[in-house]
Parts: sequence; C-alpha cells; structure tokens
Amino acid sequence: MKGYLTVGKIARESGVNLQTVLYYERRRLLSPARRSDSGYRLYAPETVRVIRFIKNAQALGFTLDEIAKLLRLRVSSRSQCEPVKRQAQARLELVQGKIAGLRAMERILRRLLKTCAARGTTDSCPILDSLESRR
Amino acid sequence: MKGYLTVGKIARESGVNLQTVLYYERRRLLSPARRSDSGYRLYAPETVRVIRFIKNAQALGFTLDEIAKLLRLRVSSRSQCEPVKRQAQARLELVQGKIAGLRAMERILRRLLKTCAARGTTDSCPILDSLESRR
DNA sequence: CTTGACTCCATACCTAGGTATAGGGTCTAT
DNA sequence: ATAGACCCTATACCTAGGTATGGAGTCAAG
Repeated sequence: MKGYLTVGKIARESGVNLQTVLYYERRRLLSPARRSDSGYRLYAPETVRVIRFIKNAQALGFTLDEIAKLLRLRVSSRSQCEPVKRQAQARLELVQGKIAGLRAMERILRRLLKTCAARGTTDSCPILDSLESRR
Repeated sequence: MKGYLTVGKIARESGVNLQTVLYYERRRLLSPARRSDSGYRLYAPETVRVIRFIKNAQALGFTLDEIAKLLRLRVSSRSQCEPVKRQAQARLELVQGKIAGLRAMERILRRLLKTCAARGTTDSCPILDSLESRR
C-alpha cells in the first residue's frame, strides 16, 4: 500500500541481510511505520537511508548503542531542547576526537609515502608517533 | 634486564588486560623482543605505544587485521619499496574516506545544534542527509 | 627457605553484532 | 486452487575481540 516497503525489499535495497533488519528492530534502531492486516512489516522508504547511515557509522567506529543515540537526536523534538543539545554537543566532541585521530594517521601515512619515495627505505618511518591520545 | 618489561607491566602501563597482550601476540600484532632464561616474555618499552596505537585505531573503526597491516608498514624495510608504497597508499585512501564520513557527521551535528538553538525544536533536523557514501 | 606476586601455556567462557534454520502463515500468478 | 516467493516468530549458531580460570614453574623479600 502507498509507498511502503516490506522487509525483504528494505533489506535488498539497503544491501544488508534480512535478519539484520529485524535485529536492528530488536536493538531499537529501527521500526516499521506500520503493519499490514496480515501482520507484515511495512517500512517508510527512507528506512533504507537510515540503514546506510547505521552502516557508515559502524565503519567509523560507533557501536550500535551510540548510533541509536545519534538517531534519536532526530525524532525527539517536541520535548525540551536542552537535553537534545547536550547530547548533540557530546556526540560532536566525540566525532571531532575521531577526526583528530584519523588526521594523525593520515599525516603518518603521508610521511611514510614521502620518505619511502625519497630514500627507498622505510626503516625510519615512525608510524606510531603522535598517535597516542589517551582515552 | 636492560630496559625490558614483563608482560604484566606492559599490560598495566598500556591500560589493557594481560590476556589482551597475549591475544595480540597470537593475532601477530605484537611480540616480545626476547625471552628470559626461564621463558618469561621481555618487551621493548615502546610496545606500550604500539598497544595504544592499536586501541586508537580500533576506536576509529579498523579491524585487528587492518591494524596488523598498518603496523607491518613500519618494519618491512629492507624489502622492495613498491609494495610498501602501494599498501600505504591504499591505507591512506581508506583513512581519507573515513575522515570524509566523519566530516559529514560533524556538519550534521553542527546544523542540528544551530537549528535547535534558533528554533527550540529539532523536527526539521535531517540527521541522515548527505551521509550515505556507498561501500 | 618459604610466601606472595609474578610468569608460563592451555582451555573455557563472554559480549557485540550479526546470520541461519525451522515450522508455519500469506500473496500472487497461472 | 496450487506453486513459488514472500512474510511471521522463535531459536540456534557464527565471528571478532577479548577475558577468566587452572595447574604448574619462577622470582624477590623477609
């Protein structure tokens, strides 16, 4: 009906296993917009984007619980703004920390490439340097 | 002897479980510089930094196998430079992809904070937008 | 020369994040 | 009205990345 998609289509279009979609529902990351008369799950088409978001976030080192928090920032309007802002601020700082870590790794790899190109050896490439931010 | 550290000290100083150090050895991410006469593992002090590197990289979404590759870029001198360069280039691209993903997430959170501050609602915050790089 | 804190190796167990299977109902095209 | 492809729920199983336990040897301080 309408523009709703069944679970199989959602899974195919977002490129994940069908069981994974159901798993995300159990983990409260996701839920069908409604059910058909016979009990079939019916999803809004944008659910596909939600799943891609989840997959991307995972590849960036977020756990499913963290991702759930990110997603909840989206729907919780109506309520007080302050707690949402606090959450968003906290998430933002986490993201910025990760970016800094990746930047450090990027520098290291660039240096490695440069040194290697110049001298034909990698002995002195300190892949560990400046990459130990605690916590 | 010398400046070597035993496994317990390495674990304490790098803030991980002792079993984790041994596990990393099984996964070939790590190994003691030598053994004592009685068979005790003796590690170079810089091993602590290697472990911190591993932990950081994990938080950024790298698997232990990927991290092993990163670490191997460091020791594989002597051999031909080309394969090392290729690896480093590949890793660099991976890192840059991750940075792009996090930047997108950063933009979203910033926008969310701004909108929230301005209008006191979060309804229209499209946390999913521009965050679906494939792969 | 013994006691407590360490080490060894091997094996078992745990959590997160899935993936597969089974037994049954539904839908749709022929 | 029936075959094939889909859905339901429930339960079992799998992999990555650890963590814990057990039985035995080592080391340093008193």
